Amino acid sequence: MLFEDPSPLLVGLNPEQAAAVTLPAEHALILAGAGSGKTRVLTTRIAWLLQSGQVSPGGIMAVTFTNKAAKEMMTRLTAMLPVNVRGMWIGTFHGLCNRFLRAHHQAAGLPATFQILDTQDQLSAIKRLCKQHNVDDERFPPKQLQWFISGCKEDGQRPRDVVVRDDETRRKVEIYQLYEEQCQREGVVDFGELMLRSYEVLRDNDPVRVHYQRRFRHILIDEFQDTNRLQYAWLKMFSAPPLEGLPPSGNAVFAVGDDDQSIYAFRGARVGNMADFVREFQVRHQIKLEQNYRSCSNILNAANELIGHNSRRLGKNLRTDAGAGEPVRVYEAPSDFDEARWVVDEMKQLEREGMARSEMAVLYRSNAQSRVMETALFNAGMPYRVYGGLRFFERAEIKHALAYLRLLENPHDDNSVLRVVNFPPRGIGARSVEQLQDVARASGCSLHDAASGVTGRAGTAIGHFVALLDVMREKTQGMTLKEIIELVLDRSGLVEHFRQEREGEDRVENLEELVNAAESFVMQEGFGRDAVALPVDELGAPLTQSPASQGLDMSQPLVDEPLPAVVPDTGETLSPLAAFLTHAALESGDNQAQAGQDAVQLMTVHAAKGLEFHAVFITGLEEGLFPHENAMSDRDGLEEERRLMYVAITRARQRLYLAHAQTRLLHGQTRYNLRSRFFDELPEDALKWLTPPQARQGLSAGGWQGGGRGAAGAGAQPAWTPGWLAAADRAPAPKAPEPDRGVDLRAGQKVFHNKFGEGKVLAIEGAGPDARAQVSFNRHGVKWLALSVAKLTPVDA
DNA sequence: ATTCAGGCAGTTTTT
DNA sequence: CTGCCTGAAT
Repeated sequence: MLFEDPSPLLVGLNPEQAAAVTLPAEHALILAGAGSGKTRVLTTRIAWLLQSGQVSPGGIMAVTFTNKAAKEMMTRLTAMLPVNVRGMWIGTFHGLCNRFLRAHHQAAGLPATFQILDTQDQLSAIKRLCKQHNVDDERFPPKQLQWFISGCKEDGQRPRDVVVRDDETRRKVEIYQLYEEQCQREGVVDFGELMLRSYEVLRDNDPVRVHYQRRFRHILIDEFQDTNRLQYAWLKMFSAPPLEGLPPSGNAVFAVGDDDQSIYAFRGARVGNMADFVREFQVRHQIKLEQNYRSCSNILNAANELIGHNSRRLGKNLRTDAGAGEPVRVYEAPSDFDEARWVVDEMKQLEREGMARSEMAVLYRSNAQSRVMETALFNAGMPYRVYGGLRFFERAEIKHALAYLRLLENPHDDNSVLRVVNFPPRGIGARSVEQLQDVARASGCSLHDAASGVTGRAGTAIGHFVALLDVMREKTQGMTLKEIIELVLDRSGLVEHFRQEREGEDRVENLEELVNAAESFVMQEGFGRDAVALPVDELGAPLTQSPASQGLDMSQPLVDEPLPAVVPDTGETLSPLAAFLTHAALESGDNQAQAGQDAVQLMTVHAAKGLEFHAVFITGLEEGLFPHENAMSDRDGLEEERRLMYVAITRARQRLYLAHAQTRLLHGQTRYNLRSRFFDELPEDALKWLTPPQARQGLSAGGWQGGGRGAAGAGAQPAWTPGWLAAADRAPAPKAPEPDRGVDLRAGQKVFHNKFGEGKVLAIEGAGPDARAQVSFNRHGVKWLALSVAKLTPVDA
């Protein structure tokens, strides 16, 4: 033990956890396996640093990806220590960037009241821009431009930094440039901009950077494997690595992550940041947390064996003291319909055994799969809850209300003007709006100013609208947040509008809920830690006398040095309204309806990350679905799918169920799927097959290429066995695929193609002249081929 | 201004 | 088979 009198904080930690918590103030990487007590280590580390007097609350920055994680960290921390969490910077990347930019808005070139665009807002801003500049939306779909712009920002690239090799990119960069100008003009920033702009201020402003580098003695990052390029670069601004040529910052970065749970490469996450961190920061302390406190060993063995099929891992193996537990149950269903029914039956059984419904989860790869499951649960009368979908602040009626509120703060927010200029309808048609946009463009001003200018013709509808906004702004002066929102809901006519709508009751309720949300925001958050520019003394003043440590042992002197004040002492604070709007943009709220009931949980595997359940059902384990066909073009894609499966498996505490279906209705067509190759990567002795071998597919996709499990020769059962078709109440009954040319192809069949060589049929879709086959070629990857065109010759096994 | 038909795409998602 | 969006028709 490190101490004669071990801190009570360390009680109950295993040796690795304790070692991580008590590491010296140097850079460290913690490889934290699933269920290894990662959050506990992070929070205990902070508590330990504070309690041992190594740092005051003001010297700590802890970064997470989700608000939920940040909140949990604060909750756990306050339970451990009577510490004022407000002095610390604990929050999401974006929340902290927002906090930073509010304090440094001038250095960042932003108005104090800048608004935040969420993904929807960003897309509509891009659409608007494209219309205005006559961008061909066939060649440049707005979605794709959004993806491009966000991608550039995630890589830290401004338009001028993008390497242009072709005309298409050149045009995209032009649009990116125009988009930036538009945002700047309107005083709005998107999510990527929050990060990029903060990064640039730190990079280009030496006093500011030095200030924060000296202030934050300890920087802790959760889910480090999910950081993108920009986020890593941003972190480096707070703690220059030794080789960067900048003076050493003398602080310590404590990064926690798990390369095996990296499932967000598709949105820019770079697992490579972990290795880069070790190299660039010359990390000397790496600790692996491999003791798992969650799952029984059958489940854990399955996870370990599966992930062992990935190459390029940092290397980690979970172990548990828990017993073997139940075997992993595997079921092969004739159809997706039967699969769902089986899941429900098993759930009923678990319920009879006394398991709470909320402890059971159904996980799937893609959202489209929830429907069958929902139907089955509904028919069985079993309460369920689907994660995903619109969150509270993303609902249309809420966004309308927020748009009015934003216009009180910032009338130049054209996005918001366009959203509500004619909502509720007030006789401002598309062509009036267009005219207004022309005027605004011609005079280079915002829609609001253009409208105010034209209002010479009093009595026009647009004039009324501008007057309405002005009246609202005037009347709400000095009001509480609650009163402001109530007034806006009333004067805008939103509530009245939805009251008259036939199906508008829910929307009216949501609008009322918005008032409640605002009230509780003011109450518990005191306007929200993230949202409010902190009192200047907190950012700028010397931290030696940080008062936020009541209850701490203050006998040891703190090491913080006095800091030069770099925050402009303007005494600015954000209004409650502005703070609430920020809150709405950065925390879109719950997406779960009816949270109270004890209900079965349905969600994608992605959404399940970080959660755990007594019983987990992973459904749709089929080639093309899981692993998903779009991800299988390269090895990286397949490995990410495998990590996804690893995440799914490690959610389960006691029971794990795996299922796949021979046929599945997808895009309105019946598809015949092979079972997932992942079955072949699980330990046979941890599994219990609930389907007799004769009723199973003989081969799985990966099987013939090597290492396949053995039921070969059992004869692939035709997927269209009449027996179960009669049982399924689905019409019309799927027909056996009858490809042209009379070639007898079925899933699993080895084939030869003149150009692509040898491959294997993954799936067959459609019939007659439209029939297509999905073939995985040994050398050329997975392709869809029209059977009427492609020459496929069956090859005998 | 509202509604309806037709076209089209359809992994994963937090901020 | 959906859900979403657009364009045309009332």
